[in-house]
Amino acid sequence: MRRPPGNKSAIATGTRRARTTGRPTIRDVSRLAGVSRMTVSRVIRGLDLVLPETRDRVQKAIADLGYVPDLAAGSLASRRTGFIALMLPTLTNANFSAAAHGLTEVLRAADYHLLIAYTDYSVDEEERQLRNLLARRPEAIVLTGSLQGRTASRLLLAADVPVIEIADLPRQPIGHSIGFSNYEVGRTAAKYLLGRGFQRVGAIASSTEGDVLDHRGEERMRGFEDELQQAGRPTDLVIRRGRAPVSHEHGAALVPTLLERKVDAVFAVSDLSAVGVVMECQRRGIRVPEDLSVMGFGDFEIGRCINPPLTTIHVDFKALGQRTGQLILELVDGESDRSPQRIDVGLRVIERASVRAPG
Amino acid sequence: MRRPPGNKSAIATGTRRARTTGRPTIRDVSRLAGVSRMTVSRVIRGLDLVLPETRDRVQKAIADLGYVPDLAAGSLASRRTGFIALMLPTLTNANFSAAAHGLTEVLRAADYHLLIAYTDYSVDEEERQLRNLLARRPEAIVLTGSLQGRTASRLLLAADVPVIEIADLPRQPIGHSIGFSNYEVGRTAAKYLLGRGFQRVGAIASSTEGDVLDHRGEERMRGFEDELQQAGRPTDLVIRRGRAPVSHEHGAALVPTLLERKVDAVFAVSDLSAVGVVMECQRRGIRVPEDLSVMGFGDFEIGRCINPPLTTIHVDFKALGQRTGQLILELVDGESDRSPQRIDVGLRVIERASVRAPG
DNA sequence: GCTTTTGTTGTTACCGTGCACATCACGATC
DNA sequence: GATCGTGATGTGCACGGTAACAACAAAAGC
Repeated sequence: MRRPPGNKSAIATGTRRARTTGRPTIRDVSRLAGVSRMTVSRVIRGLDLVLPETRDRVQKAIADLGYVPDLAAGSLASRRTGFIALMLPTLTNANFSAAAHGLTEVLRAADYHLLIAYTDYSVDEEERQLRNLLARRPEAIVLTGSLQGRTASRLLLAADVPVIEIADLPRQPIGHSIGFSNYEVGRTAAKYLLGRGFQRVGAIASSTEGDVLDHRGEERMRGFEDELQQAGRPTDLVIRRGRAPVSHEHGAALVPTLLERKVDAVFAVSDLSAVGVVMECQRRGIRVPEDLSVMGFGDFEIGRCINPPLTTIHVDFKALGQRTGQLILELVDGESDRSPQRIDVGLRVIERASVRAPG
Repeated sequence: MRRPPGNKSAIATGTRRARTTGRPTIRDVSRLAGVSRMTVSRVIRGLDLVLPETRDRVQKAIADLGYVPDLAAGSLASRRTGFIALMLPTLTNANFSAAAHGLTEVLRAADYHLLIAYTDYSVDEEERQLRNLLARRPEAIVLTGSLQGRTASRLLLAADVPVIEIADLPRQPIGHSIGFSNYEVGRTAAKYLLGRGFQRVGAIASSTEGDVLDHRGEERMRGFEDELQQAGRPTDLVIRRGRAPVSHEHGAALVPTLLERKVDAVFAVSDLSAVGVVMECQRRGIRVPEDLSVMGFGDFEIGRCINPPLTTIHVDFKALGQRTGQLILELVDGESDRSPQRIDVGLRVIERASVRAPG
């Protein structure tokens, strides 16, 4: 817990009001420049109602004092915090950080600041973090996928803040949503592999048990299974094991099982896992794609550089972040409330060499 | 630029003060609970000077109204923002995000919020971002390496905020520093390779030209060269080419040059680049480590899973972030100003199979 | 029984800024 | 020459909280 500050200086200062910091305020600037505080405020915000010579005088005073405006005070007065909140499961995922990157890029120009919180896939943290975020009064809040907890949803609703759900396209969106369908990812992967004539088509994902749940991955698996079923294929080669988030180890660890079950093409819930499969095959002398074809999801950089390069499904997360940023700017600047948007950024199969050519 | 909000509701509201949002304030809570605002404030912050039954009444009122305190207002009054600023070159680097992760982990428990800014290795952005950060009045500011610009340094000095430089251990630290010596990384790599009896020892890094400068990588190169020189070896196999930040492509693109120059062991400024080298060798039928030994830096996950696994130099960035968090808590909670700390988290060679065994 | 201490709650005065409105000088208009 | 913009600047107050101090009742000490 943050303790209240010690009153160490109570004696030392002597004067009654030790409440101020040493930092110059807008008042100091105004005195030095010989104008009112309001004029300084106008100069700072570039409102152009100031005579050039006055402006210069103020700017000199600002520079001399090393004055930096206090945005907390400004927010309070103007009721605009300049914060956009972003909630992620984790930062250590290249796609999510790409989205964050794209988002910042757009918002930066408008002097918005991103408040990032991540939940590490935990429901309890989700609520705590959300509460913390809302206390900062963000002008919009960006979520990856829907909220898990009921309390969290209620909080969000009560806050009356524009909500944008990204990455997932939820069935029941809270507000706006920008993303792609994970279900469709799974179906696309299954279609692709079936279309290439594989007989024993499998998939690997993390287990659905445990406190940490990767429901995005699970959606992909559902789509994959449904497509298999529609094609009259068995779904018993869809394997869920290990904990989310998946990594190389996850894929590598499942190779023995894949071989046992004589899988000839496998879709991994993530490129990271897929790369693990390829590398483990390399170690065991299993040829990819001749003996086992491998397909991933996410188009991570690593998939591009291994041998063979990984066939995968690509979603443009950076663009997703950028579009999110643009939508936010429209929402915040705009006069009227926009009706809820639902933007599908789509996905595409990147064909590389880890899946065997048909025939 | 953030435009001032439209005054669309000026007519609609009629009443003179349309300045309030719909959100409940501490005053609403106090009225509903039949206590003073101060008592509510005490309950919120858990200050324990409140009678349990009063506390319950207040908490019920808070829950009924869905009240969420406004931290901007609180910050203004208490002069504690609960913000810690973090400046990174980029988020899309696993080590930096690991450090951010460790940092958050520690600060989260104390209800601090991380304000992340990244510069994309640009000096102009650095100053802009720093100014933005300082305007939020962070209680401490964490930098990766030293600041580039003079104006930026002056700003920081004037702000009178505890500064912690991480990752690098600068020669002239501004305040505290927690990190490792990139110079030592280079020397260690050179020593390691020389100790294994290689004859033509090289290194690859990005070019020092261009607007984007990876001075951390350059430090590594300097250490590497110095060690070579001390051992009486030529440094002409230290190659700087391409733009920062380096990636797989960077390493792959330099393989022809390495082969031409008959390098038998190469140190890459980053694992990403090193992996690029290994993969390109695989494609060309060059055996690693028999024909070319490769060593990286950073111990990225990918290096662990490729074949052969990559020998590298490891720095525990997550722990680095955690220690930074702990130091911050001491600084902020503590009664007295701590004297500047300088903490070296060290580094260690991770021996794997991409470097040939001696003899 | 009176003073002192302790524990709980209330009052006042800000924190640093921006909005709405007021003011003032000055030139244009009639 | 009085009126009316118009552009530049100033004034008062509110934003939503908290620190410092005051007030008061109940318990403790003598």
